[in-house]
Amino acid sequence: MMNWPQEQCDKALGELRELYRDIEDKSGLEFSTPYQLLVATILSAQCTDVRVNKVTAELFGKADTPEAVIELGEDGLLEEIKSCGLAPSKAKNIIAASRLILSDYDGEVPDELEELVKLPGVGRKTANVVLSQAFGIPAIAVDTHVNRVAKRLGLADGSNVQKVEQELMQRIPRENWAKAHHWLIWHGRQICKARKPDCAGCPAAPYCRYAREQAEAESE
DNA sequence: AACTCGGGGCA
DNA sequence: TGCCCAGAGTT
Repeated sequence: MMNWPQEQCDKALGELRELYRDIEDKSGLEFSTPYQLLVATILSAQCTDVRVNKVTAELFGKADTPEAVIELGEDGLLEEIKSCGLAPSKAKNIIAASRLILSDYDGEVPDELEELVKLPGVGRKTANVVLSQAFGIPAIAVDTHVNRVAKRLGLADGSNVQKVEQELMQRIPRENWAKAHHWLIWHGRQICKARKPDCAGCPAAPYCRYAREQAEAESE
């Protein structure tokens, strides 16, 4: 796979940042505690943000601490979150993670990547979201959308998430990492879609490797 | 790298 | 119906 000039990547990212300068956070991820954010983020896997918000609104009214959620029990929790995809396994993970938080972390959600990923149901993406949103620790979370966008721009080949994180963090100012996560996802959903990407409506297209390849393919 | 987990929304 | 979703864990 040929390398795509770094200069092009930087221009593309600049265009996207400008395009989404005023984007609002549609998911409303303003939870008051790290624990709430952790639970909400675990639930968000393979489940739309709208559904997660509906579920957490109900859930956190009844239980929003590790102790309370454990008290709810796996069945009780499942009943609350059943409308999220993969709910049974998530309920199990959230209970187990809550117990671990109480036993190993003095009841507080850990604020380090290596510790967060030890929690069941928490992978690299979720951990970075928690670090960034709950603790204000700069991090870029790479999900399927961000990964796809980065791959198409020519930033990385997409096979190594850590590489994508690295490339993005290198090119985006540290103070903008948390916001970049949002607008990269937003772009991946609205324009740089998996199926039919709307390159015609994308301001980064002139600097995008994927767009270039598509154009070349059509001209032949 | 491929595969499974899975309910609900939407075309 | 069929396709998709702001992933993680296992093989």
